[in-house]
Parts: sequence; C-alpha cells; structure tokens
Amino acid sequence: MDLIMEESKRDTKLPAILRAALELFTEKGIYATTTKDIARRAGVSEGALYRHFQSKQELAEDLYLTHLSYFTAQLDRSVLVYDNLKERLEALIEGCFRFFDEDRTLFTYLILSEHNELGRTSRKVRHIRHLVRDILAEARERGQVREGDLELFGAMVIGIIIRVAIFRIYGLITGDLKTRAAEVSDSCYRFLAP
Amino acid sequence: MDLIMEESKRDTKLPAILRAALELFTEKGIYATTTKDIARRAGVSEGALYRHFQSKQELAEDLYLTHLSYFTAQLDRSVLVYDNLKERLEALIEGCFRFFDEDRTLFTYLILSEHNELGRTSRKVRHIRHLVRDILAEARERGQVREGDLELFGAMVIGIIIRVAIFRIYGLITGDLKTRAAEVSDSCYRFLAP
Amino acid sequence: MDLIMEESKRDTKLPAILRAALELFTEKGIYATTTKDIARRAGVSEGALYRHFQSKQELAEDLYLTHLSYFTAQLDRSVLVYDNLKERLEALIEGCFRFFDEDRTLFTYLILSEHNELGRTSRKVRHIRHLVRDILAEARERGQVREGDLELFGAMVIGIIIRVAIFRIYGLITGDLKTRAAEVSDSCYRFLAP
Amino acid sequence: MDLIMEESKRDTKLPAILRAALELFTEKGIYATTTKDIARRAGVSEGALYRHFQSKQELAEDLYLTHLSYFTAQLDRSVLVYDNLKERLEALIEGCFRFFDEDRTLFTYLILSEHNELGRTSRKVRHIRHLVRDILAEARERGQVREGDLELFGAMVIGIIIRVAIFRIYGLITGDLKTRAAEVSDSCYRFLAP
DNA sequence: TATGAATGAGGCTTCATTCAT
DNA sequence: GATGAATGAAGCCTCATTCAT
Repeated sequence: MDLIMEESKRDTKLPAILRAALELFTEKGIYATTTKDIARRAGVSEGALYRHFQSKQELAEDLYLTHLSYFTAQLDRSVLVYDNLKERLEALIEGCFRFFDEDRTLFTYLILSEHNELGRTSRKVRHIRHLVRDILAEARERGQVREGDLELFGAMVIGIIIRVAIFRIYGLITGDLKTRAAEVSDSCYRFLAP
Repeated sequence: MDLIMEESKRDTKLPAILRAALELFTEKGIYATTTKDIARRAGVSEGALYRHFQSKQELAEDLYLTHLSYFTAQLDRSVLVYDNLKERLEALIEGCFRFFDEDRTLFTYLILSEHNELGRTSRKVRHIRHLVRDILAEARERGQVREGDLELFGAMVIGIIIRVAIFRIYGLITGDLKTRAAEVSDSCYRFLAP
Repeated sequence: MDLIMEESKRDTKLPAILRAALELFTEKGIYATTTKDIARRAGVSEGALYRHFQSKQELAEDLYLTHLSYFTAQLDRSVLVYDNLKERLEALIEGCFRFFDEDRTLFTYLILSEHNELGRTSRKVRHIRHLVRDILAEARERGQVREGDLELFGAMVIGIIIRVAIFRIYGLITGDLKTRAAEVSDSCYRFLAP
Repeated sequence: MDLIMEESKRDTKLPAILRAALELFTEKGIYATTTKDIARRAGVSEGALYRHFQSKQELAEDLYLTHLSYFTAQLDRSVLVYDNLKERLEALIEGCFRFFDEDRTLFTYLILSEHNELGRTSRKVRHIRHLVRDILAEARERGQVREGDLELFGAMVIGIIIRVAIFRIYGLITGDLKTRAAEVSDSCYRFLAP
C-alpha cells in the first residue's frame, strides 16, 4: 500500500519528457528544438521541464551522458568475450547495428549526431571511438593487424559504422542493419588483416 | 568615377560576407550563427547582407549549392580520367583530401556537416555520394568489384572519407590528409576488390 | 497522541516559516524572495506555506502589521513614563536602538525597509513616525520645543534614528547602538530645545 | 546639411528610454519594473532597450552611476566655495533640496532609494555620504565641531536630509524644500557646533 | 546605397499558486 | 495535513528582418 503510494508519487512525467526531447533533438538538433516543442510532444507545460532539469542544455547533456555510458559499457562487455580481431569486430558491429534496429532514435542521438551543441560535455564519456581504439591496439600487439596508422584504421572503422547507419536512415539501404553486420565486419577485416 | 567606386565596393563586400558566413556556419552551425555575427566578421552592416541575399537561409543555401556543384564537378573530371576502380578510388580520395587540406572550412561545410538545417535543399545537387555510386556501378559492370550490395559499399567508402577528415579536425590524426590518401584508397580497394 | 504530535508539528512550523520569511524579506526584499526560498530555509514544502497564508503578500503583510503594532505599543509605553521632551527622546531612541541590537533583522524589516512592496498596507498601523509626532506636539504645548515646523522636526528625528541604524548595518559605525543612544538623543535635544 | 543628417541619425529613442526607466525604477523599484513597463512608457518596443544596454540591470546601473557622479561633483563644487562648517552645511543642504525641487524623481532614484538591487555597483561612486564625511573631518581639524564620533554625526546629517525629502514626498511636509534649507542647516549646526 | 536603430515574434526560464497523491 | 510535481502567466532577452535617414 505504502509502496503503491510511493510508486504513484513517482509517477512523474519525466519519461515522457525524456522521450520527447530525445526524439526532437534527434530530428531537428538541440538548437532548433524549442522547449515548447518538447513540452507539447511530452504533453506537459514548459515549466514542467524545469523541475527535472536546470536548462534545456542540461537535459540534452543528461540524455547523452546517461545513455551513452550505458551503451558503451554493454558494447565493451560484448566485445571482451572474444580475444581475436575478427570476432571482436563482429561483436562490435553487430552490437551497434542491433542497437540501431532497436532504438534508431537513441542511436542517432548518441552516435550519429555530431553534437557541436554539446561542447566539451561530449568528451566526458567513453564512446565507441575509444572502444575501437582499444580493440585495434590489442590486435596490433597480437599481430592481428597489418602495418599502418592505428588511428587512421580506427577512423575508417567508425566511419563505416556511422555512414552505413546514416544511409539506412536516408533509405539508401533498406531492412534491418543486423542483417548487414556480417558483411560489414568482413569488409573491415579485409582491410585490417595482415 | 563614382561608378567605379561603387563597383569596387560591391566587389569587395560580397566575398567578405560569403567568407564570414562560411566560417561561422562551419564553426557554430547555421542556426547558432546570427546575422550580426556575419556582419561583424565581414565588416559590414547587418542591413548590407540583405542587399545580396533575401534571408540568412538563402545565404546558407547559396553557399552550399554553388560550391558543392563546383567541387563535385571538379572531382568528377579527376575521376573520369581513369577507367579502373583502383585508380578512380585514388583520384577520388586524393581529390577530397587535397581539398580538405586547401580549404578545410569549406570542405567541412560542404561534406562534413550534416546540415539538417538546409532541409531538402541539400538534395538538389550532385554530391560525392553520387559520384561514388557511379564509380562502383561502372566497376561492377567491369567485374572490378566483388559480390555484395553496392549501396553498402558506397556507404562504407564515403564513411571512411568523412570520418578520416573528422578525425583530422579533432586532432586524432595529424598532418596533411593528402599524405594519407594512398593508404586510405588502398584500404578501400582491399575490401572492394574481387 | 496523534493529536499531540500534530499539534506540536503545527507549533513547530509556523515560527520557522515566519522567521525564514522575515530573514529573507530583509536580506533580499519581498519581491526577490521566492516561496521556494522561504520553504527551503524553513525546512518545509512550498505547499505548506499556503496552509498558514493565502499568499506570499499576505505573509509579508502579516509579518509587518503584527510586529510593528507590538513594537510601537511597547515604545509608546516606555515614552509615556516621562512627561518632558528630554527624557522622552531618551526613551524613544534607547528603545529603538535596544530593539535594533536585539533583533536587527526584525528592526530592519519594520523600520529601515522602505517597503514600496507593501503598498497601502504599511499605512494601517501606528509607526514611530506617529509617536514622534505626538511627542513633539505635546512638547510644543508645554513650551519645550523651540519655534519651527513640527513636521520638519519630526522628519529630522526619525531620519537620525533610521540613518544611524543603517550606518551600523553597513559597518560605518560599530558596536551596540545602545551605547550611542545618549549621544544621539542629546543631539536631537540640542536642535529641538528652545 | 550633413550635420542635420548626422543629428537626425542620432535622434535615437535613448532619452525616452532613460526617462521612462528612471521614473519607473523610482516609482516601483528596479525589480518590480518590467522591461515591458519601460518600453511601453518610452513608446518603444522591448527589444529597443537592448540596443542601448545589455540588460535591465545595466540600464539601472548606468542611470545611477552617470547621474550620481554628476550630482556629487556639482555639490562638491558648491561646498568648496566656503571654508567654515556653517556655510558648508548651508551649501550642502541647499544644493540637495534645490536638486530635489528640480527633479524629484532623479533625486529619489539617486539618494532616497536604498538600492539593494544595485549591489556593489552603488559603492563605486562618490556619494553625499562621502562629501559629508569630508566636510566634518575638515571642520573637526579647524575646531568647528564639538566632541563626538564624526561618523555618527555624519549619519545624522544625512539622515536628516534624506528623511526630510521623504516626508516631502509623502506630503507630510509641503512646498519647495528649498524654503526649508536654512531651517534644516541651522538645526544641523546646532547639534554639531562646539 | 549603407547604416544601424527599431520591430515583433518567439525563445528560455522563473515563480506563485494549485492539486493529486 | 504535507508534499512536490505541474501549471500558466509573465519576465528577460535574442534575433532575423525592415526601414528611415
């Protein structure tokens, strides 16, 4: 009984606000999204936003930091199951694409958006960029990567993942990305392998 | 005499406006750039902008369409010199990277910015995306590309070019990109070749 | 038992609210003080304020009217003990300064603040202004005040009391004001005496 | 002709804005005055305020610093004509009261308002408080002031000037204050003289 | 023609007050 | 009765665009 009351007290409009903000930030960018937009889509008043966040900016940053931490941690775990480059690339790319298929909006906000608007905040958190760098560094130690600048290779892997997702959004590619994971990771392996 | 002075005034201000706008749009985005910003950096009054453009939006679009057309046309010519995938990739990537080295701001505005802010306008013009698509389609006809979805391959090539440039901007890669062109086009060829 | 707890709860919160409000109104002014400020400093919820007062304005007015009535009545009594101007001035000024020393915040709220924010309300209650006027009128009848406009003299006496207190707050004067009472009332007497 | 054009260019709404702001700040306080109030009374749009000032606060501070500097400098000069306490007090008080009669609103804003809202800004400028302090210090050196704390005496003189003006505003005193100057400065002299 | 003051719409944020729990 | 999330009305400020000079 008490529990229920507590529950219902907590029955806040926060989730609706978060979802509305995420969608709009992704669709139009943080700047172009107005607080009124968010409020309307969330079905609340504008003032309600400010019970949960001090500013629109803070809302955007919270959304970014919270979810990106979670996503990267998950991806880290998936990758660490394996110890060779080929399987790690597969795990990485499949993890990304599965996430894209499950919540395209969130993936777009976290990974595809360039986020000049978040400023330094976006550097505070582990990103797939760091994961890729780590994967390649370890692979190099084990002799699983051919000669060449690792940062350059990292840029290429990440560029591939991101642009494939963007093509999917624009409809230049169709269907679930998951079904493309093997082909993409195979391609990456082709240019990385010794 | 008056005429000449007026002429030269006009000659003198438009380029300043265009350059100022380009820089600011690239640095902060179109939305976040104010007309006052542009006027101040160009050394003209705010009102003066409206002698050349009907709106800030039009200025942004003009800038995009004009330069992108020109760049893509140049790149088209460079690529058409060759008739095989390997050399065409080299021409493409070297063209892009050389452009990046020569005018990073313009390259960023044309190719790296996602430009939600330009809306449909950004679809009106030939983009390197189309060039890559054409290169791959012809290569496929000539049996120079292995099996696999061409759109997917295209996404990957473009993703690589773009992300390498972005890494350069963030300082994760250093030096002129031109020096990386061979390594990058070689990598592309490795995963595209039959 | 429950009743007692509730009773004591009520007993406990109203004074906290009143004190918090008084302090904040004095520090920042009524306008600049938010209900959230008051609630936080009093350790209650914002909603709780509305159990005791219908509005922030009413709280401010209550605070003013209640305490000022009480203070002026006390001062009236102190002054009426005497029947000559000299001693009455001493009683008046010592009463004011002692009050200042004992509860500077309350004195400031009642006497030093100009209270545009209270509007007409602040005219509803007997103020030291009226007491001074009465003292001087009686003194005039008894030939204890020299020639001159009594209202002007009243303004001067009150101005002296108030400004000395303000100087104390700004630290331009130091120590308990009580120790200055004799010197100040003597000065007043000097310019009032025939 | 050119001159006229230049003049008319400068024919800005700034004076109207300054006057409207001054009046409203004096009537209702800075806080309680909205930018909309100011704009309406000045007959301009709200945005127009921001061409001349960065914020409402800056407008309030400018108004204060500019005019107070000017007023105090004038008063300084009037007082320095004399070299004895009696005449200096007369010059001081007559200067204040004449100013009050000429522009009551401005005098109120500069001298009568407590201006918690201006914060530290209000300490940046010479105030009649400093002038009075200087007058008394010199008089003490010349043996023209009786024993006693000079700061306390200063507080009393200023308190008298201010409160007389406030009584005039409330209508407790009537007529031009200038006509009261002699009586007031005489009273001050009575309690200051040895 | 060039300027920059002005406009007016709209953005972000605050806050007294209400109300469901 | 107490809580604090929510409301809705302002408040301050920004900015693309216009227009008198």
